[in-house]
Amino acid sequence: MVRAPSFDKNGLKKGAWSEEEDEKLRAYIQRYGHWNWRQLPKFAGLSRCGKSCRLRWKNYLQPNVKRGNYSKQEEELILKLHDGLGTKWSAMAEKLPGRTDNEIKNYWHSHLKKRAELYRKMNLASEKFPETASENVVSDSPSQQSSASYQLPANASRDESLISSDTDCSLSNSSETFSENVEDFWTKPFLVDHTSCSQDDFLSSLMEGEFTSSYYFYDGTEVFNQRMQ
DNA sequence: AATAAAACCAACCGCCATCAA
DNA sequence: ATTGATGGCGGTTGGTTTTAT
Repeated sequence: MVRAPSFDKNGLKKGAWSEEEDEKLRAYIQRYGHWNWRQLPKFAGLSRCGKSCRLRWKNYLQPNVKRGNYSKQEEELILKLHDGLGTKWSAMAEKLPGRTDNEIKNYWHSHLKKRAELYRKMNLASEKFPETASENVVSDSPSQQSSASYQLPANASRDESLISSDTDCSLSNSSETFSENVEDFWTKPFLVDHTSCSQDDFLSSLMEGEFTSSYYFYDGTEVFNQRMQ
């Protein structure tokens, strides 16, 4: 999964980091901080370029870096942020404590991009065949119906490969599992349920007020109005 | 069991902004 | 005003693992 170690023309090591290198970098930064990335490897006894050290620290060694197991709320927030910010991964990372820009970017490309594209296709199909789409609206209440603009068209295949195996794990702050939600995913409108988002106050607060416009799907469909700060 | 394809993600690369000299 | 050093960002690559055939 990681690049095999090699050396560039300047004798600097590239590729996967060893535990020994990690320990050197961690120990140095914890003691002296990162005052100059370019100079740091020299003083830390590493045959790496400064950029490589910075990236390793930022994305892997830095304390409080969360790894894997994205919660539903985090996924929804990334989708929402991507809609508003585009590919400003570092800006997104600021809104997701413990997540790095690189990790968010990877997660987007490997998990969420396909889902977002699927939603977009569904919305386009709904516009093209509104009568078909309306037949498929599953709504428990009039208010939900009015706010839910996405629905799976009848002719859409249930390509469950679009749901990654990674997300099939238990949600970090919830007893419900993603597999339990797969059916909901395909039978209910894609809608953020604000009333049930009590697991993570921080993310909830972001979901409820930190943005400056409404949340739209890719075709411009407004999903819900969001007061942003 | 073997092989191919897809998924995943750590790490690299190049560009740009900022700042000090 | 210019130039070089540095940090940071986003796009992309490449190798491993997993899944499908």
